[in-house]
Amino acid sequence: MTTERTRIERYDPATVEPRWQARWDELGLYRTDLEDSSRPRFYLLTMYDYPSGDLHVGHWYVKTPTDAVGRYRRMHGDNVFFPVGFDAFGLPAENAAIKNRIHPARWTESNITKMRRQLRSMGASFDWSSEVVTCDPAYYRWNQWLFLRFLEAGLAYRATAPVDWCPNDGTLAREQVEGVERRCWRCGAKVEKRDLAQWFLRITKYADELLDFSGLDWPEPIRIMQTNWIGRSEGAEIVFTTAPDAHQPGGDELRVFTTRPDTLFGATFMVLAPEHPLVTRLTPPDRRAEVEAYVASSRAETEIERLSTDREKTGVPLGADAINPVNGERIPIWIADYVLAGYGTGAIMAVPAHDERDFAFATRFGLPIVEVIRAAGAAAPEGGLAAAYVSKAETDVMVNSGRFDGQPAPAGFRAVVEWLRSEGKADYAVTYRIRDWLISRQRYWGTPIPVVYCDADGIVPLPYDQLPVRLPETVDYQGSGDNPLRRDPAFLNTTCPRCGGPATRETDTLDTFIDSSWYWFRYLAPRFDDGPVDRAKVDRWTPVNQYTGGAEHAVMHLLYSRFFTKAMADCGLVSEREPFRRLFNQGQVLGADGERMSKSRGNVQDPDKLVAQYGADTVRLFLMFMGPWDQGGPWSPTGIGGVARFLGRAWTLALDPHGIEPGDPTSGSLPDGEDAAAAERAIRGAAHRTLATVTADYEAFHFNTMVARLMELSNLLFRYRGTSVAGGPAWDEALALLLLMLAPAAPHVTEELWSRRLAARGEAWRSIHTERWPAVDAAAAAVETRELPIQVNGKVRDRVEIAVGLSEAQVEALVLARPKVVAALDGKTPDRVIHAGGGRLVNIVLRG
RNA sequence: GGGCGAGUGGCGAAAUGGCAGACGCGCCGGCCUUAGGAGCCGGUGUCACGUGAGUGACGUGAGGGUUCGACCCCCUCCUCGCCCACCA
Repeated sequence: MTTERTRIERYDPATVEPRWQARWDELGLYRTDLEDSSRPRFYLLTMYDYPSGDLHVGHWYVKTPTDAVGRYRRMHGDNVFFPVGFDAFGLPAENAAIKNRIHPARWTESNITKMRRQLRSMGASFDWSSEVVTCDPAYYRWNQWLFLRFLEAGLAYRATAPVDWCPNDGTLAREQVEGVERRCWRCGAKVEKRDLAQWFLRITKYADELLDFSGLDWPEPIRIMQTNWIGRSEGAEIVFTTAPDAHQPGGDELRVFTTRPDTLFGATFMVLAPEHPLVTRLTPPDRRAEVEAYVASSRAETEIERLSTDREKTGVPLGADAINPVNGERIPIWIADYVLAGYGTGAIMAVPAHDERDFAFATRFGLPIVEVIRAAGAAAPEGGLAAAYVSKAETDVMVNSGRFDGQPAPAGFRAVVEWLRSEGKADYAVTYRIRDWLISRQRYWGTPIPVVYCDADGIVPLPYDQLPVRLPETVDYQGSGDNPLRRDPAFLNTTCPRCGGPATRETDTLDTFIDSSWYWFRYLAPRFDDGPVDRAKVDRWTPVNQYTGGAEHAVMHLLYSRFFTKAMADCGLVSEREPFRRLFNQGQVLGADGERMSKSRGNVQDPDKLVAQYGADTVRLFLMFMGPWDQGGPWSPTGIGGVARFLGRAWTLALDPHGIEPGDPTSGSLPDGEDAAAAERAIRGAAHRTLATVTADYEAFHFNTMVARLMELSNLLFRYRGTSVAGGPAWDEALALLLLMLAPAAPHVTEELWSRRLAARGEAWRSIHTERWPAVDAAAAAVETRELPIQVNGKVRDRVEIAVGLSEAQVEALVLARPKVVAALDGKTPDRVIHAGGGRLVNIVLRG
């Protein structure tokens, strides 16, 4: 038991890690001075968490590499701000309340307490002094304030609309309804439609601006998803009129949106959404029963019917006609559920020859199909079109279109619109898929909407000085997901701020995505009392330099945050119009079964156990090492031992450079043919080359290769352990570089070794995390010789060690003299010799 | 049906036009040990040949193309994952 190795104690994370965490806390090392303008500011933000009560490996996977980025930036002299907080409103608290008869606030509080402790065990450089908890009235008061401001600015409004309604969770946003089966994103229940008066935010006003990503360093897939979600499409709005008949005089306008005005002559019928306002008026008495039955069924059965997108089309004729403005022809009006009330004008002109859905509909109901667009030079199809011709070629021409015959389709688009426009029957139009943001929730555990309803004055916004409207402390749950605010007279009954008469409060609360749409502004001044944001700090510190989080928020949180920033800028609250300059989406860590981690699947990985066994540094490093950060993947702790071993070896290198390993026959002696000077050159060279690549890896968030490079350096140093150069100047420099490079990723063990190193040198303690990132010594990093692969016709036939800096002619002569090359040439003369990649490789090309 | 992403050893992966498999796990052998589930050293893509140092062929989901040269670029297809889905 008295081997060399046991002379030093083993690394014991369980004592070292908490000690340094406490020390950092004591010193306030990560409390950012937001007023300090002597250094460049770096706002580092990671998505705040819902306080579910348990931190799992996924949380570590996002946060610890983000922390490494912050520590890396600090070592470059940046003033880094890295806050944390909790997204504390939301349904699980209410579900727990209903189930366990515990107040949502208590449940949330105790979860937060637990998660704070778990978060601290990461050893991350969070600035806890700026923590934000959204269910605190000191936070949600400002949600209410912003709502009132948006109301004044015309950005918030109330409207009755059919909304997606979940029996458990109340109203859902469009994007909270998932999949073809239209299930609730939280509880999975089937979603129905219901008419309710709701509050909306006018995100559509910013549709075009939200399509502009210039100046943003965001992942391409997120930009594409947002672009598709906004769904801008350019076309024309065209005015059809209803034709007179026995039951109504006609002349009503029927507006349709189309992206293909060049197909207008092929419009052989019209289709209205069942909810279209003119349906009742146009339907003659003898058709009423059937039409009303269809409208009723499409409302009731929409969810079930739309399970399948390729089910047969359904619809009924109204029994009225419309007049096609281009040729005055009467065409029948139908209603069908494939036309959506909420998109465009809720009515279409059907051109079966050139639209797949219209084609299917016309085929099903025997409606005429008139070909009006044809590929250049093509003949009329015999026996009619077999399918809709929908492709758009520049060379397509218009046919069967009166005086437009022979026009190329793209020109015809404009010609038709211009013509109808001059007659007041059409205009260019743009529509978007994106809808205004429905923010009302029929829930208790959220921000109360600060308006009252008064018999005399109608909808009255509360004055700013009456904020916050607090959630009542006592809640009467009756075991359902229903909103208990509606049964609370003390909350409900109030007086009208305008007339002083009796009034009732709004009982809906705000979507929790409101909270997360501006929280990073509040981090900068969480206790600021004169408004939601401290303008001076916000102007200095935003936009956020780096945001990290999951891609699942692509069209929700990340889009709402952009909208909020623009809306707040237009209200004069902030200057910048974009929240996050650079965005990185790390991948998802899945359960060992490859499924998303969830309690119900029982595949949640508890990091606390791993931390207890290996220490936080090992867990952090392992998560960075397991693969590219943006990839994620199924979780498996297999291999974590390798990372633990690496840190153990770094520990040994730092504290016991002269030890001799019993199992290593070469231990203590320099490699064959190497003297001490050569060994020191090799060590310095490797250290500085590692520094160069590791620096680049940190910049690019390539943490897996960063760790690999540090392992290589550690392996190299281990080779020299116990030799004459161990502990010498080159060794010492390399070891210092190793610790500095490792510090952002493994902050505790490096801090411990750094402190011992300073003590051993008689220097005063300073944290490794306040050291400067070292500079590469290019001379030391340079190599004198390199191995040159020699290819013949692209296949490697030989390798030769050559001096760096030989001319191509010299290399060529040397290479052609190699016996293996001569053999491979087989007496033939090279056609040419390619020196590739700046001398990295030579390829000798033989023809034939 | 549409969009995005991914397919490389037994496993996590590296290499983004220039030596395929760095680094790590696992496995095999050795050292040290009362012991080894600790630590250290070495080996490890597949196949064939060779006692051996080694030599040769094959090899990045499939097929084609561009190139002196392709895991990487282009085309066609297959498989898997995520997101969206009648958007006129």
